[in-house]
Amino acid sequence: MDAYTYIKKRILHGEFPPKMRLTEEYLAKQLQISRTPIREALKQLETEGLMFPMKRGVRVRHYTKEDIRQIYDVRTLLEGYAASQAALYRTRENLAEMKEANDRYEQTINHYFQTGETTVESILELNQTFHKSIVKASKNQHIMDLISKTVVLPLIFRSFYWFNEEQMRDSHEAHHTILHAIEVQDIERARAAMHEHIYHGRDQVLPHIETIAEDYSIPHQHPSK
Amino acid sequence: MDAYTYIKKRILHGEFPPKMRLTEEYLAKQLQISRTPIREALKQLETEGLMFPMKRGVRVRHYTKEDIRQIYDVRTLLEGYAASQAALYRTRENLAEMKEANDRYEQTINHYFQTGETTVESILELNQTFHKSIVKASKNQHIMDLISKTVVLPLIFRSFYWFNEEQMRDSHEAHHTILHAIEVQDIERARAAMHEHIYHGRDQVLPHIETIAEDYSIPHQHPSK
DNA sequence: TTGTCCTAGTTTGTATACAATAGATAATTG
DNA sequence: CAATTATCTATTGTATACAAACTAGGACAA
Repeated sequence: MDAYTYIKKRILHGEFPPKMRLTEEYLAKQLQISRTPIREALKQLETEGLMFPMKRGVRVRHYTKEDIRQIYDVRTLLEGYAASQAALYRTRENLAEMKEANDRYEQTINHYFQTGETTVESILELNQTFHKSIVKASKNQHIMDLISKTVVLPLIFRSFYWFNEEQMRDSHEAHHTILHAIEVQDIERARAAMHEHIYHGRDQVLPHIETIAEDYSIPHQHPSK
Repeated sequence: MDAYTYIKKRILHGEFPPKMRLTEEYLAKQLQISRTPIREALKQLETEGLMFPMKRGVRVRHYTKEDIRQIYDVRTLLEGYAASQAALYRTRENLAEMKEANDRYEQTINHYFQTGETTVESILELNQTFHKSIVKASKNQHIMDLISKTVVLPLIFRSFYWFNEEQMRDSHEAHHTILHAIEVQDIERARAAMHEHIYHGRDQVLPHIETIAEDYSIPHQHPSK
């Protein structure tokens, strides 16, 4: 696994929490490589907005409640548009892909509630795959790129608050509505359904942000040298 | 001037044209520094989408007609939304800033047509400043970031086709309509006017893309070692 | 002539060394 | 005791060296 993937994964999984300072030497030791490729990875993550630079070095970026609110506004705009375009341009292949992604998502959720197996991360990943399949159907590569860069950020927070059965049923219903609108090419309904779905997600995340921010308010040190 | 700013400027001014390969040693010699900071800059530009990576090294990214079309769709969506939010949230200070930016833009244009002085680049820059002042009034930092990353790309092409008096009058009128809608807080009108303005711009750029692409179809070599 | 293989030369990717300085700790003073 | 300043250590930023591998060019064969 290259340095970029490694660091990003650990950030999204919360092992490198917001505000934590990441030193190059520490990461280099972890990965058994020199500082040079580490710097490359950090620069990329910084450009993507996952790290923020200090006078010297970088820290994992943290987000205020207002940040999350703004990001969700952007995401709603982009994904809502993508859904409307998907309703316009979707092919039979797109529909099949969307349905398959959604099926796998629901299967895993059922499996989770029945047995308690499977990780939260894997469910979030499958949810993302479903959303991506819709964006893909919009036939706009540039909006795809933008969304996949914008969407990762709130992921940091999701794993903290998630998962009760009620929320699961909601998302089940919402996905179904969106899929149907895209299938029958109801452009405005596709956009509206996606809007509602994402804003609903936002309203579940937002109340928890303060708490999370508190947990990590003290700049973290490196785990055991 | 740091490496990032230097390279980016030369790309946007067309001195490093699309598809041109940039070698690290060449840039290092130009700037009289070592390859290390050059690599940083190239990595950042690659992440931002201005360069595309090969198996080894990078080239200046080129855009097809379809790319430009998609980018304009995204830009219209983002700036249209920003205009509508600006209509909602603009303060008196925002209005003043927007008007001043537009005044300076128009003054420079008049000066250009009367005397032929001032560069095309400076006019484009002032136009961008005007657009930025609107996005700023939307009070969404994340949409600002996204737009400033998305908008630069088509700039590469603008300087090629621009400038006759008719297009100038159009933009004069469009700016005025947008400003007015934001001032009287007509949200939908602000969005619609911005949409129209940007799509109009797109329709003037698009027909010229093929020609430009042709000019640079042959991978360029470095200017004199 | 066209296609393929091989070779030579560039250019990148990674490691490492060294100097500059930011940030932490201790000391000092109001 | 708090707050400011000074010192010192840790970490970064830059340069440089070396090995790996891609690109381009030419030779050779079909």
